[in-house]
Order: sequence, then C-alpha cells, then structure tokens
Amino acid sequence: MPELPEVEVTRRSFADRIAGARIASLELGKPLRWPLGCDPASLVGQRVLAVRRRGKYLLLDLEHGLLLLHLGMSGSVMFSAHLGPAGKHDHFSLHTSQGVLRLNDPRRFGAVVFAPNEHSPQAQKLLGKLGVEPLGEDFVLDGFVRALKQRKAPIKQVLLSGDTVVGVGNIYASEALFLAGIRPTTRAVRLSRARVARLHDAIRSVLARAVEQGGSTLRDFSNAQGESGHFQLEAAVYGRAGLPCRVCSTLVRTIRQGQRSTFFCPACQKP
DNA sequence: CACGGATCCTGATGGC
DNA sequence: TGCCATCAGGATCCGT
Repeated sequence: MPELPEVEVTRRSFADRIAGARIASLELGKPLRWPLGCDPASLVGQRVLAVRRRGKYLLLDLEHGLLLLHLGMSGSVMFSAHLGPAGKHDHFSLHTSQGVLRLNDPRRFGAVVFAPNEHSPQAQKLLGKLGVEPLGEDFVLDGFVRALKQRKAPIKQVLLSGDTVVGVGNIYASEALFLAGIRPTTRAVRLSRARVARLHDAIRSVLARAVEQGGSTLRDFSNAQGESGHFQLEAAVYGRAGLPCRVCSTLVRTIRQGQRSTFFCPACQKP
C-alpha cells in the first residue's frame, strides 16, 4: 500500500531518531516474503548508521552491511522507545539502544533482507532492476521519452512496473495520468514527446506534494511516530468510480489492468 | 525479451 | 461466530 511518498514519510519520521542506535536484539514473527538472509545474532551489537530510501525500499545502513525493508501492500513501520509486546501482525522487531523499530504487516508481502553491501548479489537482486528516482535529478525528460519509446504495454502498467521510474504505485499512477490528461490504456510507445513531458511533470508534482502532505492520500497511513497525514490531498480519480470528475463532471470510470484497478476520466484523459 | 497472468497472505466489506 | 465472493497501497515468477 505504501507508495513512494508513504515510504519517504516513514523514513523521515524515524531516520534521525534511530541514527547511531546500537542493536540489542531481534524479534521475528511469521515469515515475510523472503528470509532475512543472515543469522540474526550477527546483527546484535552493530550500530544503525543511517536510513535511506530507494524506490519503495528503506535501507538501514549498519556498520557491516544493510537491511532492506519493504512494506509490501499492508506494511507499516513504528519506531518508539515505548513499544509494547509484539502483536499478531508484528513480524520484525529491532530492539536498539534508542528504541524499537517494528514492522507490522498483516498480509506479509513485505520483507526485511540483510545484504553485506549495496552492490552484493543479495542487494542487487532486489534493487538491481529499479528505474530512476522520480524526485531525483536523474529523472530527466529525454531519458523518460527514450525509455517509454521502447514499451508497447499500456502506460499505466509501465509506470507500475517500476523498471523505468520507481515509486509510482496503483494510486499515484492513476492520479499522475489524470494530471497529465493521458488515458491509462494508451500504449507507452504511442505517447508524443509533449505528452510524456506532461506526464513527467505530473509524476514529480503528485509525488512531491504527497510527501509534503505526509502521505495524506492513503486513508489509514501513519508514519513511524503514529501520526497520520493531513488528508488535504484528495484523490482526483482514484477510488472515485461513478463520481463526477472534479474538473469536468464527467463520471469517473474504473477498469482492470493486470489485476489492478485503474481510475480515469474518459473526457479529460485522451487515448 | 517484453508482456500478461497467476501467485503469495490476511482482513474488510457487502450480498445472499 | 453464517458463508461466499470480491477487493485491497506490491512485485516476482513463469509461460509465451
């Protein structure tokens, strides 16, 4: 469920508080998507140096190696000095000198994976095929145009696949395409440079605004301090099937693409 | 090799 | 403590 903005908001909400903390113990619940990939005892005594983000992954830099954390569809992270005992869906807890970092994930599509370093096979298996960061300076129009020219799939699915640009999930894909005036079913290769330019802007602005607002688009999202977003960013089309478009009042439609729901305004968004 | 479908898992919701 | 189908913010694997 968490897309780039929610992961970034989560990161910011605990990165400074966990930096420098020494790992005291680990507590594992049910299996997540992948095994941890190391002996939990080998992490004890190490310091957490920093928390970075790559796509929808949180990267916890340790003195020797890093932990890659993914929230999957239903994951959320809490970091607090005063966390009670692990609950039913708490499947990973890192007890440190500065608090407990805990991953709650009912569906267990998330993961915590150890890698000896960022370029190791373990890390590259997860990070190696990721596209560019949409909010970074590498997300340039020329590169985006070139990448999309090679893709025959519908633009919505290209955005979701994350190998061209990362971080755009099911909600923000619909929102960005609405902002850009592009029908989600349009094949990427068919988009003119001008329309790709609109999409490039739309992706950046929709994600940047969501980060500023604290991940507010998601109904039940809260950061690692348990604070919710401000709910000031209302979805233009996502979840609004049958309701009037906020721009032209045409009824918003929903379709299925690759077993995911897509929402769009048939009038504002051209094929 | 790009594409599209099946798949992992649990919970919420709504119809009957 | 009703049962069943559908849907949910992700991403990998596999057959074509």
